[in-house]
Amino acid sequence: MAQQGLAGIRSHYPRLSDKEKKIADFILKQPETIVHQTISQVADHLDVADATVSRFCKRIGYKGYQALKIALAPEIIAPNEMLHEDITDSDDAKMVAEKIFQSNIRTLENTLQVLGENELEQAADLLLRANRVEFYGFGGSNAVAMDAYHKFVRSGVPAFAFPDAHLQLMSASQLSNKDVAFIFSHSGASKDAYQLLQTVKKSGAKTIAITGFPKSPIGQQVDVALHTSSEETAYRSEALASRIAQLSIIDALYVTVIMRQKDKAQASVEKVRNAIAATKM
Amino acid sequence: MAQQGLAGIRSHYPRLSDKEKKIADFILKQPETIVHQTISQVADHLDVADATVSRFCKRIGYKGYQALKIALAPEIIAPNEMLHEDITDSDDAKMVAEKIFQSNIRTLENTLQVLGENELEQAADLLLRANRVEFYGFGGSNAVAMDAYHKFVRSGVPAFAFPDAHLQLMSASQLSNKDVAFIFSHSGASKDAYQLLQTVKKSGAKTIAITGFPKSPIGQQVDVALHTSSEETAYRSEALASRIAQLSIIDALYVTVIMRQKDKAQASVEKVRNAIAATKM
DNA sequence: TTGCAATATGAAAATTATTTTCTTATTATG
DNA sequence: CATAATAAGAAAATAATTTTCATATTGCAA
Repeated sequence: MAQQGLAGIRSHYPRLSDKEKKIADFILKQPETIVHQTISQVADHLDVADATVSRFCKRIGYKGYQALKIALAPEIIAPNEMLHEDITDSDDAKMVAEKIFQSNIRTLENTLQVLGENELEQAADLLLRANRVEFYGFGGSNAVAMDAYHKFVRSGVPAFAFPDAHLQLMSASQLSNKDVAFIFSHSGASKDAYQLLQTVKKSGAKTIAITGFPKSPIGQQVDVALHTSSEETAYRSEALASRIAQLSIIDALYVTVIMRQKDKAQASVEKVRNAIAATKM
Repeated sequence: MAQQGLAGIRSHYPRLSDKEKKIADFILKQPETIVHQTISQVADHLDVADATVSRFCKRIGYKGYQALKIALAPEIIAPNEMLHEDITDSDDAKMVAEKIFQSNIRTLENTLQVLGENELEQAADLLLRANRVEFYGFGGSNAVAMDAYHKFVRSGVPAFAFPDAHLQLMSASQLSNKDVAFIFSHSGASKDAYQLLQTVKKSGAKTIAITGFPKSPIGQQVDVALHTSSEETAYRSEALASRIAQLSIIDALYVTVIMRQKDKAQASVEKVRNAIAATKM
């Protein structure tokens, strides 16, 4: 059974006709609208015949328009059970964990929605073409930068990160226009990170940032800005919550980079594996 | 708007007529069947008129039968037919990101399932009663330990972590039986981490670990072991994937600890906030 | 107990929605 | 250029849903 909701529409896409692609685009772009619309409303909106929409549904594997709507609903409407319950003092440790985990899942879902397709491609492209990639973060964001380094060092891309604020600044001043600086700053308003960004821009290196605030000083000045969306819960700030999203973005970029330079990365991953093998029992 | 799917039907139940209750019973008992049935099929099955079913839908707050079906679908069809699609070479960067994010969401769901309620309470208890808490991790796990430190330093619990492997070992040798050592090791088989654990145990300090392998040397020797469950995808190992889960467990413990010593932690969070305020623009 | 008003229900009618069929247009291939 | 295959729209056919009308049932007050 090859019916797969939105993913199914995407996988059929290359084989669709022009009109069918138009229908698919509409659904993929705004799935929440069609679920409550008649086939005639959809057809009118797209200037196609009702029959064309009906045939589209059959083409991608459903019995008809009704069956498509039912299949799409779960991807569009959040199940009611996942209520956003805040943490209360009477919660035991497992209940706290459940709520935190649910909140982190929502952070991932929301971040995936605001993540720009163009920005992702641009960032991957910059990383792939860089002579040197340096990851920077101040305060709590430094742990994310170090984590990014641990991943990218396996990719064959020459990657670096520094646990010390001073070292970060010094190294940034040595970059050239063939290099990429990757900055983590949730607020986009950290003085240290901003100052480092000015240093980097003087060197001519390209800049990428992951931030929760697109309109922030850093968010506006980098070449490519990737955005997170996280929520504040009782006892835990938004910045702490955004770690998960930042790390997931790095994961995605890391995998994209590895995939696109497969042979070179394979050799590099192998070298790292051999190098750390002796540290395991 | 008081429409709430199955829960909404339940909350209206006491006010329904006999026939309406019959319809509600059928839906509550077998919601998966009605979603793909016409109103006439349902009415015939229950020996009621089509009109009665239609009126029932309006009675509980929907525009009609179609709207009810759409609203119920998310509670019936696995919220994610969230196919476990592996990453392929033809994926663009956004598709890679979607698959990675979905994988991370599954990691959180799975980890929440295997997380032991007792172990969580024991870990929180140890952290709350500790004179000193030190977080340790080698290689990529060190970034997780540093992240944990950045969170716990706000809690009022005296917390420490070290970016240097050597410093970790030296500090571990100075612990006492009033202290807690918290170790991150995905495999539970890292030589460095195991050696450090032996040092810690000699000092009499209590030990907590987060590991993906409960039966590992480290997993079996610590006082409290918390487990992650993560999956391997193309181009990304299980260990890299487990970062998200480890961080979420730390989040949960951090919030639990803060919550249980509210006044003391509040003051501490405030102090940290003031201390870093000057680093923001 | 009876009468009346309110509510529930089914059947039929009306309306809406969807699917299929027929015809024409378009495209690709030899 | 001719032909076959495919795509698309309009109309017809079919299916599904909702509303209306008539009747039955229930509850309450006198």
